[in-house]
Amino acid sequence: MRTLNSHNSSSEAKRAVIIGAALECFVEMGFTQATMEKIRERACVSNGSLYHHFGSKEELAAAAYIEGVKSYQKRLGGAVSSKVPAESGVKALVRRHLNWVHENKAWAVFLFRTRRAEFMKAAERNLSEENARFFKPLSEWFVERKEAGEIRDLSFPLYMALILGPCQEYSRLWLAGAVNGNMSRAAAEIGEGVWRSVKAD
Amino acid sequence: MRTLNSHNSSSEAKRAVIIGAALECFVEMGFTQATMEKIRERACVSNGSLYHHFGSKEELAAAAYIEGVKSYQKRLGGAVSSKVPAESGVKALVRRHLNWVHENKAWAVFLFRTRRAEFMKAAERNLSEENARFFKPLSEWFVERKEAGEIRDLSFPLYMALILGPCQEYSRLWLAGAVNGNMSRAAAEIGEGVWRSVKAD
Amino acid sequence: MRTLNSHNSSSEAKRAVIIGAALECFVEMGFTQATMEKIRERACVSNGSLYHHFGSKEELAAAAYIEGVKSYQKRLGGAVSSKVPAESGVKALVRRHLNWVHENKAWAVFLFRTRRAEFMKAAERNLSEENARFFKPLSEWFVERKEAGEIRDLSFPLYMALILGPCQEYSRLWLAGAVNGNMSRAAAEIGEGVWRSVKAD
Amino acid sequence: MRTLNSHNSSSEAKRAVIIGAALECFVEMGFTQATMEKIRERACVSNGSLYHHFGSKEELAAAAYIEGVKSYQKRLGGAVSSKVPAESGVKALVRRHLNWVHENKAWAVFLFRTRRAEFMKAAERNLSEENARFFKPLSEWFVERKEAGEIRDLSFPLYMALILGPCQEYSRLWLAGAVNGNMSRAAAEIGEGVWRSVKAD
DNA sequence: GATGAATGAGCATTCATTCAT
DNA sequence: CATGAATGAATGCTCATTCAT
Repeated sequence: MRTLNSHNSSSEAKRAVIIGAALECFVEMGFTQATMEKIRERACVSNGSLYHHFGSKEELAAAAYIEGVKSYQKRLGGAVSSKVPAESGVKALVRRHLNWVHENKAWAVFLFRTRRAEFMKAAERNLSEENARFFKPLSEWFVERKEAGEIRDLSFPLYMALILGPCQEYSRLWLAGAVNGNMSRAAAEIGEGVWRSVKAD
Repeated sequence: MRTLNSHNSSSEAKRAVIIGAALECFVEMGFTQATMEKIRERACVSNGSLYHHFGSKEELAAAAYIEGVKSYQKRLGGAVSSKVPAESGVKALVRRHLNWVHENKAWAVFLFRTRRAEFMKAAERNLSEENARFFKPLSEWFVERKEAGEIRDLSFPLYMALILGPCQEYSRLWLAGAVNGNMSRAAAEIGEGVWRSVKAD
Repeated sequence: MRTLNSHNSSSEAKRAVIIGAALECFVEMGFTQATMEKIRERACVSNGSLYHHFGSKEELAAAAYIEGVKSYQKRLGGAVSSKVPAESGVKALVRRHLNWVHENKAWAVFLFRTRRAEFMKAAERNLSEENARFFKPLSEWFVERKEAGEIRDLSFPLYMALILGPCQEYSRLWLAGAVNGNMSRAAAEIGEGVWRSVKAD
Repeated sequence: MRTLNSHNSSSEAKRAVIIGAALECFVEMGFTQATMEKIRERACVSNGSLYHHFGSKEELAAAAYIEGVKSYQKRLGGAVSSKVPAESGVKALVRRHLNWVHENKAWAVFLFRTRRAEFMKAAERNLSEENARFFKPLSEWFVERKEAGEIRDLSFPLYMALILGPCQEYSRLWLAGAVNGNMSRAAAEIGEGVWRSVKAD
């Protein structure tokens, strides 16, 4: 099987290398400053090869973005499932968000800095699917917890704002180098605060 | 008097027109997509005149950014002062943040999307001053409230994350057109949640 | 007046220089082989200036084409007018066509080689107007001569084919260096032949 | 036999398919706009296979061109031979030219639009031979008819211009969609006109 | 013979900025 | 202060062609 796929694997591998180089460039200098030439050089591929794999700079950025989103959503998605009680679920969301940011600094910078960027058109369809896959169970879980009387009765965007908002803001400050404290400690504090903000009276 | 000022006024007016045009362009297409030509055209000034008022694109963006930051910080700064008790202060911060976003959609999009952007070097000095003027009293107020036993004992970044994080996230969703609900209602809900997350046990 | 226009004149002059350089390049190496760089160099203008005057390569080619068409049609248009009898008119058309080709070798090569080329979209509107201005009186003159019983009763395209076809074909051979004879001699022979082919029995 | 030839046949067939695809592309978008990729796609062959059969784009274009020229010249060549009297010969040339164009629209567009194009170097040798084979008997036939006193005493290029010029021009107009009339009717009119233009007094 | 990834030179075009008038 | 022509470096992208499998 490995042999059968060897052709694809090498192609996939190259794609991965290119996406990695692109991510680095995007993070270091932003989408527009990151030229295809710089990416090409860092990925150690020829110009033609680069364009053979990704038809345009936008397509490349979109591919990178989607990979990042998948990784993030996979991590967070694991936090909630039917049987998880509200408090553990909410705190897990916070912990997982901050852990993921901690372990994927580059992706985090790229994703949070570039929400809805120019190149998004190229990702649109794939992204919508990913988002649907992510938000649906999350939204359902909130409904369940609310009906179980564990959390206040709020709209979905408000849950998102109250729970992920603090994570986002803290991550932003941490990524900007504006906070020193250790992150799991912060995760605990934020988790506690967030839980208080949404738990039922 | 009119005669004496006429020169300056017209110059100031032109600067304002240009900044307005620039803001529109930055919001509509982002910093790099917004070319000096497009800004020039929308502002109805000649190329030479544009460069007479703002030496570079970065300088122009920085001027726009700083104006926005001043407006935002002025609004929020008004929420806290020595004598304001924690609950009213925290809820005021939330209310004022959301109100400001509601009333300054374009500025909000520009500021939140472009934190620490390429052109920031050009704003650095002015921005630091503004930030200092904003964060110092805010930080001191938190210390006071903490010492008064009204709020939990947390670091400044955590207060920011827990209080402004939800505002940011909700604003982001609202600006992206992802929420429908009316904003003062949301302000109340978020204010309540945020207050629960930071108030002392 | 000269002083008032001086600004425009210099701009017009530069446009003319660029069009001249472009024409040379297009003739020497064809539309696609002729790079903007080569044109730029031959015209002794900077890249930016070139694009300041002509927004694209197509636009430049279209401008050149239209100038050529105008010149050609102006020459031929002078051959016919209400009072001109058929024989002189037809022979004048032939003579003028061949003379124009003789005197405007480069334009001729460019025009005849590039009928309906890629860049024509950029010229479309202007060209249609020019053509209308040219063909209408010509067509009317044929009708008159036919009604005067001087020429055979044929459709307009057939007049064009029988009269200008031989001119075109001879010009093509001459421009390709495939004929040696002197041109006014050929004009006489072709004029005579063409006249016989359309005159009334 | 089938087995023995199968290899060659399939190879020949593939060449033909490729030439067909190339012709379509050249006609639709011109030589330079037609990329090997587009041709490859339309011919449903792989890139490597395409280059296996035709070493370069020029070679491919030349092959297509020559095939077209052969077809055209074969048709016209049949019109004249020693014993054919002038009038029938001349009218046959006209008729055959227009019929061929009518039946080979794509080839006609390609051939007439691309006379002496960039890629011709690649065809040079073959083309010269073809041309010689075509023009020699034609030229000799004109000499014969002239000596028989049937046609005016003109140089070969003038015969070509007077006889084929109108055909070319009419074809050009027809291919451009600028004439509606039916073609065999036009052939008769043009044949008659052309005959009058060259027949002896 | 077939396949498709790889190559890299080349090109049109953009755009911030300068400068003469 | 205003104007708009001039500048030229920089960039994304194309495409004919090669080559390993």
